[in-house]
Amino acid sequence: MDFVASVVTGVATLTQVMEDGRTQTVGLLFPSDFVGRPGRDAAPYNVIATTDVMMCCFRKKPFEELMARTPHIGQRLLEMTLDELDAAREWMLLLGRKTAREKIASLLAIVARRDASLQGQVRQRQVTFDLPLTREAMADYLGLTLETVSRQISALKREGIIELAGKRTVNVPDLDRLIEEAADDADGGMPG
Amino acid sequence: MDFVASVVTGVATLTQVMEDGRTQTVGLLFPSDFVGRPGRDAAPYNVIATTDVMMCCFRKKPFEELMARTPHIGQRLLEMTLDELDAAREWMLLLGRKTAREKIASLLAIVARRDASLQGQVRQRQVTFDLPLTREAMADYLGLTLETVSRQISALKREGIIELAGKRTVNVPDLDRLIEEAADDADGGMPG
DNA sequence: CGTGCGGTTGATGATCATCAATTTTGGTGG
DNA sequence: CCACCAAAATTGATGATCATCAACCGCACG
Repeated sequence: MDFVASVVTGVATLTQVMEDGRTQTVGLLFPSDFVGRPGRDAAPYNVIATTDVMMCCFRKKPFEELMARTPHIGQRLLEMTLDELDAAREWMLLLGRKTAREKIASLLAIVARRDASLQGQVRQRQVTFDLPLTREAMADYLGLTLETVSRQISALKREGIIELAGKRTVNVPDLDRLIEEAADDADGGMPG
Repeated sequence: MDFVASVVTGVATLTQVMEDGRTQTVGLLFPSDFVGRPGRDAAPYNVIATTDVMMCCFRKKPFEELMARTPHIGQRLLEMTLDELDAAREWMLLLGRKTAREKIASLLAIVARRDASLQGQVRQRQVTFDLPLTREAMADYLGLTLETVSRQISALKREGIIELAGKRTVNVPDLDRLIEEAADDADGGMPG
């Protein structure tokens, strides 16, 4: 990796793989998210596009020089890294302590929110969005198997908490109800 | 939190608690680790000393002014935050994909290493150290129950992978064997 | 000499993983 | 446009791992 980048459109995942193949996704990359680590040569992660992705790339060397000349950029990068750290730690709580159902609900709520905020929408009761991940990719992010993901999604559908149009398009009739299922305190850990 | 700090001696944990009491530790704080987030007012975590702790504290306001005047400090802070992010992501792999036994072995290996590096020791086959955590604190860090922690430690002891002197003092006759049990690739994710 | 905290161990059960069989979907070429 | 194929997803049966509930031990401390 001799460049850094910013996601413009599409969604990618940041994943870690063990020798025996067990896979854990450690981050989702949405539009506006930053990829790469100035000052570090190697990233121990795989970046995998889960939809068509457009990224805005910078060679690392010139970018670092720019950073050195412009302290503001370094500050901004620290801000973003702190946000990523918060997100990672919230995910640790999910991975360590939430049930399968809570995990699914949390993921759906997060995607719903990121999707809504991309479209500049405010908080609404009813939301529709496209899942940018396969069941397997969701499983790798949630620390589950794809079968468990499928079953829990089916359960949420049966109970009317979500509705599916095709496999990927999700409609949430009552976002608050979904967030309850996620067992997050207050606002689900999202800023704002 | 109107101050930032650096741990001088002792060990503390950074934890997150759900409304119903489920607890997840999201970071261990060893000597030399930094606590607090310049530019942020509230930290959504509890800092809990698990041994006697001595910290070197700075009021946040003057510290931030110092940062603004000294770009080097900001760079250093970005470095440290990136390291924390790596640690958090490694822990996500542990929480999402490792078995109870692998989790315990991973934690022991990490504590062994941090302890060894504090004493300026190089990599040795045989290591002895003190566990700075109760079984419950370990459980909260590993996403397990304290009973499972106890059982897995007993199992590692039975198999001769670790030896206990009292409840807290651990001797590892063959560190490589412990690291194998941790199922980490290469060096277990630690720098160096 | 109790009392409480930390720890161990056992019995049982729930959740989720695994293995396996089908079905659905989206894409491609006839 | 339809048939066909592979990938994705669903669903079922079974089992392993880990959580839960509970009893008990040892030690430090008042």
